[in-house]
Amino acid sequence: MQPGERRAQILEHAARLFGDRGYHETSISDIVASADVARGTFYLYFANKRRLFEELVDILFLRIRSCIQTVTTDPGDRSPRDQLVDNLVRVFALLCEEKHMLSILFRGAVGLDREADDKLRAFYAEVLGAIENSLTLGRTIGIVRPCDTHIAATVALGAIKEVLQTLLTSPPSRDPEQDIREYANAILDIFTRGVVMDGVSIP
Amino acid sequence: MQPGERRAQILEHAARLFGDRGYHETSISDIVASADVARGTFYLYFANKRRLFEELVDILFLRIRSCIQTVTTDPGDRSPRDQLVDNLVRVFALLCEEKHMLSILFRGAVGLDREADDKLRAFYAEVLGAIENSLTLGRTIGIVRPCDTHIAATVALGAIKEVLQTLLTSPPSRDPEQDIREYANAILDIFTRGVVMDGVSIP
Amino acid sequence: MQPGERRAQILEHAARLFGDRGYHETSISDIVASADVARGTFYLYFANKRRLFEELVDILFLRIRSCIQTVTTDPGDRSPRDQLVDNLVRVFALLCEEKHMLSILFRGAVGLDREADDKLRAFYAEVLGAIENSLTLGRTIGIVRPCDTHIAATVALGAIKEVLQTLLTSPPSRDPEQDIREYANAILDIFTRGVVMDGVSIP
Amino acid sequence: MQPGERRAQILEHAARLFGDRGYHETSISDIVASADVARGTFYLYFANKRRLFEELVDILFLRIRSCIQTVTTDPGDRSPRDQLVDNLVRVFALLCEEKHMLSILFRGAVGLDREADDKLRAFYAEVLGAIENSLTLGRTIGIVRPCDTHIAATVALGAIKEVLQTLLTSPPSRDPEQDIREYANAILDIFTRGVVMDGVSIP
DNA sequence: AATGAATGAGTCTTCATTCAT
DNA sequence: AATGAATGAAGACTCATTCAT
Repeated sequence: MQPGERRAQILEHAARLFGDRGYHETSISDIVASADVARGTFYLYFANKRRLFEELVDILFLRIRSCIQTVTTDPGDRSPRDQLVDNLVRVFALLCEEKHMLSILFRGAVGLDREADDKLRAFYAEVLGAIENSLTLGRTIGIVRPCDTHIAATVALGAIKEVLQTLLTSPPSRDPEQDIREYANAILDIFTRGVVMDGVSIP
Repeated sequence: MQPGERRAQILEHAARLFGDRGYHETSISDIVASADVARGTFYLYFANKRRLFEELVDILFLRIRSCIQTVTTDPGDRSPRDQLVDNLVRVFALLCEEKHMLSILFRGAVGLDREADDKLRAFYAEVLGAIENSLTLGRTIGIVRPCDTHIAATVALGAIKEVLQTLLTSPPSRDPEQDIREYANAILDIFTRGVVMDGVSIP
Repeated sequence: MQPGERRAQILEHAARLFGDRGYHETSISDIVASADVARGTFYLYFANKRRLFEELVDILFLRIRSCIQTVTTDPGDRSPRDQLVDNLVRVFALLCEEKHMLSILFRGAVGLDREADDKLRAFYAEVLGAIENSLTLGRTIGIVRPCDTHIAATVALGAIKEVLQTLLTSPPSRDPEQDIREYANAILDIFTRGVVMDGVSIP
Repeated sequence: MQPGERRAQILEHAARLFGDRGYHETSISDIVASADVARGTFYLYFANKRRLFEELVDILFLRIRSCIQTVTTDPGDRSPRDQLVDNLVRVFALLCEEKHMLSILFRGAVGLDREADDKLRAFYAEVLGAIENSLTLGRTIGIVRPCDTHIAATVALGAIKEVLQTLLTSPPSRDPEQDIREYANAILDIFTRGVVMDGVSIP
């Protein structure tokens, strides 16, 4: 067995279990039984249950980050909108493939304790910042209308999270890639143009 | 001591503790110590920890529901938009006043177990349905442009949840009522008109 | 309500519950709920659960004792054998009518604690003594052959207890009185004459 | 420490405690303290208190069964009576040596709950059946006189149980083996020939 | 590196008993 | 005499973590 393989093995099984049952409902016994290693072996690779979980969350954050590309406006680049859609599609695709991870993000890591909450908040703050930057850039180049970019970014983040949330329970699709792209486009469409009929002014 | 007061007392303290620390981090010992009642007294009023928690969630859902009024378009009524803003303001105000409850909603009840998840999902589905109905109504009266109302409703729900989420950590404001109204308006503004500059068309 | 009636009411309900479920499986809550009195009222009449139980056992012993008549050999009396049968019949009839009591005797009071065991043992010792006396009398008048009267009495007591034990689970009969008399006769028959064929000598 | 030794250690201490104090009066704390193992260790070997107890009862039943040999009448065998005495002597000797076990049988397992009662009843039914079979055999070969073999067996079983019961409190003898043999012979003597003087007929 | 038996602090829950009304 | 809300000691059981092998 390769060095590091044991570690990966435990991480993988733990991810599935945490995703399926949640943090508190998953015991070390469950994990070592699933990964087929001895109890003691677990503690050779991880300081404790909490750290293992943190590591999974860190890995998840890392992978999500790696999906997100800063939007550019260099001539010859894809349109900003397409770049945003691509970002969304990559994140959605990643999390669709490993729903455990998505579940850990939304169910396992929420409300665990102050520390986990802070970590989660920090991550979302980071994403929020990235969205806000995009919006500011949009304003600079005259695509985005004047608005509270912070709230706008919050709305966008919320929309993305909510759609991901629904993915958790949606049945597997025949052409997931196509679905994802449609979802991403729909979100962006509503977020950019709103839902109001053109030419109608709401008092 | 009034009849029912003990019950209320326990519910109140439990709400704060669950809100602050989460379900698993709060023991019966914590609750009875905080409420200053004997261990056995707790079980006089609640079958077990789980039921107490469920009751808190039920109360919360009830209160939120009571904030939401179906949007009407009768002549003489406030504009649909104002009615929506009012709904938002009422919900925000309610949850701002009792942040524990908000915290229970977002941190305590998430990922607790299958049953709690289902309850939560059902509640959100209900809210989603209400939003979708509003959008359909909007389409009927020609205010809402053709779009996937389900995704649009999802985006709206996500936006609301995300804003509420940020409320949890935002410091207490000097004029909360005013803040809330601004938040509600900003969300509705972005959701209805989008963030794109008027006249600009995104490819 | 007559004075003492409350007491009797509680005793009665407790007897049924103890008989049905046993001492440990019956809670004060069960008893007061069944007797339809308040918790506090219970402690007005009985020092504690243990004492209530003891009282029931005492009552039972008293009633059993009252069934047992010392065997006499005065001319004109019924035959000793008939007197013994009558004793048995009376005890059997008493306990058949109130199976709870029988159940308390055999299941509730056994192995409760040292004190209860002692009480039980004392009662059985008393019955054993009575049987032994009868045997001694029998020897005196030449009906009983030389044998270890203590062991003989033990055998008799065991036989009686065992038959009573089976009564606990036997279905209610159409003519219980007749059954009881037959049982009593059968026991006495075997105990007196044994099971060996007349004239056969066992090495 | 040998494998399985811990288990045996816990069983042994539990047997003594259950025997001395009874099931309900013995807590897991008592057992682990007596066996000098940690609280958790207990649950490594036994699912719960109830199961531990059941195991003890099962072991006891197994051992008792192994004492009992079916009576044979092959030429050259010991006499049926001697075989019966041998059976009794073996059972008595077994239970004399481990009075805790005997106590568990008579005090601990009685009236515990429906399940335990059924188990107990089943065991006694088995023993009763064996005795009845012996009696039927005796009738076949002409040693046993016509009588209700079921009641006769019940009497025999009751006698045996009662004698065992007294063993529980009897002081340790100088020559227990001899005592046991005498007891067994006395029981059998009374059971077979009865207590009535030869030639005397009871009306 | 790996094992898994052992640990014990901590959890929820029950229930006999008390006491102010 | 009667009530029933309140008590808190005590019980069974879980599980993350350790450590001798």
